[in-house]
Amino acid sequence: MPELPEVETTRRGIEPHTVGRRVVELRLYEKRLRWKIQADLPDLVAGQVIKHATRRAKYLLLELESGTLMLHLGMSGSLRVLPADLPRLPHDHLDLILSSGNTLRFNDPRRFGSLHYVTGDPNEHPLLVKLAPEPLGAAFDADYLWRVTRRRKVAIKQLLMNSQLVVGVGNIYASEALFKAKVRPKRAAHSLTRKEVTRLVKAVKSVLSMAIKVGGTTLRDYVGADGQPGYFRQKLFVYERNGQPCRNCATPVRQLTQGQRSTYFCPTCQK
DNA sequence: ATGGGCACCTGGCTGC
DNA sequence: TGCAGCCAGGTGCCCA
Repeated sequence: MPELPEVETTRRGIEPHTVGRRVVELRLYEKRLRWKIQADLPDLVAGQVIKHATRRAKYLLLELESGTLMLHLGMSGSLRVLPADLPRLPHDHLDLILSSGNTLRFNDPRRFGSLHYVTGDPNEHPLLVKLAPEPLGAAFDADYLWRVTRRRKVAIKQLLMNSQLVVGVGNIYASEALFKAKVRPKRAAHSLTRKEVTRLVKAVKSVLSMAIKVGGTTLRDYVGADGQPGYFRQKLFVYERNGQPCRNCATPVRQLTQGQRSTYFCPTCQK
């Protein structure tokens, strides 16, 4: 499910309910997530106060007094703030019981999500250390994308989804940003002109920002921390619109496969 | 160094 | 009605 806007929406949703609260208990119901959760993790975090709730790429970072909980939502994960005594549903894998009487409950049907507890600087963790700049930050600009595209012949859509080059852009927003920039997804990265690179950087930033504003995109099961879906689906121009008229020129939107993922584009608007 | 393909997992939908 | 097959917001790892 979640790309950067959905993770950021979740972060903003949990922040007021978590920062300043104490973790009374971490209840682990299923430790077989993407990686097996270390058995002593509940003991390590119990009693600690949550100092900050931040995000790096698609990872949520709950900074505690002596370490950081690093959570990834995978494809189907969601994190909600709920009364601690609410009965569990299928695929509820863990509860972070808070001093407020609420729980931060993680649900993830496909179990591609992950949870780590790291001491020291989380940015030095092997999963984070190689990640590219944040797409909404100043370091991701036309100069940067120009530089990293010059020698690569991989398709530009796949380059956008490479977290060593840009983070946070997943399958939905890669297609949407390329539509907005009027660039065909199969174009070799190095074939983009300086103008196209400039448009693409702007498009990535604006698509992600707009999606965050409306709470992300709910296709199937994504919900924010308050259980509400995101409304960006109504603003999608091409994603999952195969055969439907382009919202700009009415040409039927086309679908193709790149790297075993579906890509959508308008053959008229995108060159 | 770069790029391609597979793997991990469950659920929902389609078509026979 | 049942079931096989395919698809789904991610990404680390192995191989050429």
